[in-house]
Amino acid sequence: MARRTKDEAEQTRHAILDAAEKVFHKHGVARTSLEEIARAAKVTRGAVYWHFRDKIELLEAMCQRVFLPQEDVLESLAAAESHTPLHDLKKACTDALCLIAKDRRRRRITTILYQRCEYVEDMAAIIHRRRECKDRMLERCQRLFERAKKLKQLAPGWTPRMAAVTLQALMSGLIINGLEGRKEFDLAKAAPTCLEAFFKSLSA
Amino acid sequence: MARRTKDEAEQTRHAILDAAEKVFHKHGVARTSLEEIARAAKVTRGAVYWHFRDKIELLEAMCQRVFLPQEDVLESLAAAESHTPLHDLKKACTDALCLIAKDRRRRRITTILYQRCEYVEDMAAIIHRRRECKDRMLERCQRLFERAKKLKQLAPGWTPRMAAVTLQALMSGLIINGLEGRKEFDLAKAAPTCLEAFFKSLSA
DNA sequence: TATTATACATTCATGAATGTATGTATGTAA
DNA sequence: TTACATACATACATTCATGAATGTATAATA
Repeated sequence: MARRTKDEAEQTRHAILDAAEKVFHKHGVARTSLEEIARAAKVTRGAVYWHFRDKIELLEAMCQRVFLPQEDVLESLAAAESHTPLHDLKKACTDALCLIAKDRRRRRITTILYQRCEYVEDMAAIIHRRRECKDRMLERCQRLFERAKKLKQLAPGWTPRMAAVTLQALMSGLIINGLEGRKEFDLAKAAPTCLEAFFKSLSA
Repeated sequence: MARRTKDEAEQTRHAILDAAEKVFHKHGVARTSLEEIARAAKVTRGAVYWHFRDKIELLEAMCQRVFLPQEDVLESLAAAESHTPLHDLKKACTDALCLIAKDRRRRRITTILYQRCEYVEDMAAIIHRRRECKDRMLERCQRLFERAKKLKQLAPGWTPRMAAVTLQALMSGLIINGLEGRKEFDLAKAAPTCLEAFFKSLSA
């Protein structure tokens, strides 16, 4: 094969990322070779090494193509100071979970991040991103709960901090359990209901 | 080395399991070789292959040495029909999370299962065990919530099913977030507080 | 139009991990 | 005391996977 135009090169880059997504999802990150990914993308390892330094860099690039669930939440949370903070937060969380259920790419990548990779040294960059975005979300949630408290909308028994930590955990748990793909526990259906009930309990 | 007595053999078996626990925790399951484990246990690969067929079987045996968090919950839940189901459940959940925080082996193995291994085909046995024990816990929780409802102890807005699903998710999430080992979010401290608040919201 | 950089494919050397086969010293039962 | 089984250690063959080196045809560029 010979030199391609820039557009075509970009296409093969995406083809490689698409292939990585599928193969990582199927066989796990550690057990898939770059050869396998190359085959799935209908190129050779040469192409893979041209676009990415190694497997980790490929994995990172693959993850960069989507927002993580918490980033989705932050994204859909308007910057403005709403007077219905709990309602806004509930909607943002529900939407984020439904996105995972509906958007194939997000779902696959989330699955890879939760069940198909190992968090060790060389995953530092990915670990950092996940940690940071979780931190950002936690802080943001806490602020919203503080605002809710000021507006007398937060049920007694909840401090803003605790509510934020609990919500954060609930989100993570719903994602994990949802990804396990049981018939009887479907993210798109169960999660909104759970969040509905949870936020009702949080509301004064 | 020569033939050891049965007791000594059992000792080396445990030494290998202990070593596996440490090395898996440090470098992840996929990236640790049996040679590494053998060295850590001060034996050779010969000993490892004598006691275990391959890495997966070793991993399985390692996990069998502890209860999973959900099994801890089920274990501490008395079989009897209590008249304070919510209180019992809260205690069982809290205890289970504190166990992870305090018991080093449990903590390491839970970390391995949540962050240091990939769930693919050959993990079938482990996947099965986790799924099954989650199912059992879910069912048990649902029953307790049903009982709570009959006793008028369940807050309106919660169905037993939904409460069980939510609790299950919350537990998983608290474990994950707790295992990340942030200073500001400690399992032993945050989790009981969260569960306290959550169960208060669940109580009529 | 000649040149150069690009976008790959191909080839090769190397290392690491695995599983198996075999050796061997010792406990144990007859 | 002899057999045999056990609990390993050692040695070996084989199988990938990796990364680098090199080849090459073409797009871009001057």
